[in-house]
Amino acid sequence: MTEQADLTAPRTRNPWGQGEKLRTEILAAAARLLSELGSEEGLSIRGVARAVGIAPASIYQHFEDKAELVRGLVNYDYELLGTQMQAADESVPAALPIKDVPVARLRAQMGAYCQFAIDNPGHYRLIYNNRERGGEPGKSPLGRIVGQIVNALQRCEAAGHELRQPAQRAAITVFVGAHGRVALYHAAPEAGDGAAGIYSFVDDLISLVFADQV
Amino acid sequence: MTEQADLTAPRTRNPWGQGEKLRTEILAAAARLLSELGSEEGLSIRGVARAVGIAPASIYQHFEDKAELVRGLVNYDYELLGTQMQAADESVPAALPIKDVPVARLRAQMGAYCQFAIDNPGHYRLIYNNRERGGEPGKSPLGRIVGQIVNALQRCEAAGHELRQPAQRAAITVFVGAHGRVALYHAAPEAGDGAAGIYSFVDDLISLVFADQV
DNA sequence: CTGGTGAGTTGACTGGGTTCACCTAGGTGA
DNA sequence: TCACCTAGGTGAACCCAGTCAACTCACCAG
Repeated sequence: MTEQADLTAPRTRNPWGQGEKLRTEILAAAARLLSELGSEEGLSIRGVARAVGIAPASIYQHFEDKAELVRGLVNYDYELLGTQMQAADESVPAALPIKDVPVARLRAQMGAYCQFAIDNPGHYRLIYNNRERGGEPGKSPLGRIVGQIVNALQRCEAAGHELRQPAQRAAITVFVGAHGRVALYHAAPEAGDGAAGIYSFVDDLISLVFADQV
Repeated sequence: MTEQADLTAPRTRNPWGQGEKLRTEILAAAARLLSELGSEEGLSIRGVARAVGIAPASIYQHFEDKAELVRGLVNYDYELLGTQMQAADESVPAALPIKDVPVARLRAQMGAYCQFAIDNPGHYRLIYNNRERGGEPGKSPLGRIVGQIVNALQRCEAAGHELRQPAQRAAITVFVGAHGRVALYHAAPEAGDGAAGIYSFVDDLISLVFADQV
């Protein structure tokens, strides 16, 4: 099922000045393979090259080594995750009682987070197994995800919902709980209500960080 | 620094009937290498064989393939983790007010959990990346860890501490929060107070699942 | 001392990461 | 126009890893 280049017409080379296109193609193919394989192991330079229809060595024009290719994937996935969370946040209708809107937005963001993790186990595990060393805290892609949650929580506070922990701390609680629950699901999918259990767990967790009933 | 067999005296072969000794040696060497490397990647059959001082193929007398060697390591580590948590539980002095003892035991167990994760990052990541498929829920090594937490929580309830969630659910909350926090630490060690932050986070989390102040 | 068996080795095969010399076709300066 | 340059690749090789079949070597029973 993996896209195989037609061997009779090896591949039309990209026109001048558009060599960067191949970088995107490589990343896309790697992402697809990762989804198919479900885990990083088995994801090979040669496999990606086969899928794109190029020679393995060509990948080194765009990536220092395999690790950098993987880093590229990680960034791509973080981007995607952040975007999906943002989109979920914005898709919440403003028709609710004004005080409930920010909480609904928070739940929507975390729901999107869980859905990403459930739909893309390979990608999800990848981004958590590849810790970027260095870089100031808060600026890492992971830091930005947490930042989105902090913002969502602060909007809840501004709307009059009291938190049982400071927003920063509560965000970590929620994020870390969600991540842990997802990891547990990936480790033992049959335990604890399966995928549906994740959503209700995270909903409960969100309730837990608020002092009032939400 | 890796133990290299003296090449002039290749290795005295195990006496009859004691071939199983080598299995243990292999596991021990693999565990040591994993600690040194800090991650599963780079852990190779050939590397383990070099460390033990045997031929790579000899490993196949004791393990089907590399995956089974890794599974052996995972079980070994789960065993160790469970034991350390149990030991921490039992080391809590009974001199405290009787009502506080079970909560202190719970905190001790979770403290041991965190310490294991901090001291053995490679091992910790290993056991969470190698989901055992199949096997009824609750019987998996991971299920046993959660079971220990459930027990600890039920002892707290029996001592008169009210929970905000049912014990089973609260255990998942605590476990999953701890795991998530540790994963966050491994992903970005500099963020959020470093290792010390893990302990305080988990302590807070434990407080959070109790209705009364503990 | 002869055959059997446990314990481990040798050598080869496949496949992955990486490098380096090389090729090739679309632009470019004179 | 035409030699040349260079972006965008390719091919073949190297080394290391996982794995397997065939082999060796020591001990033991009878």
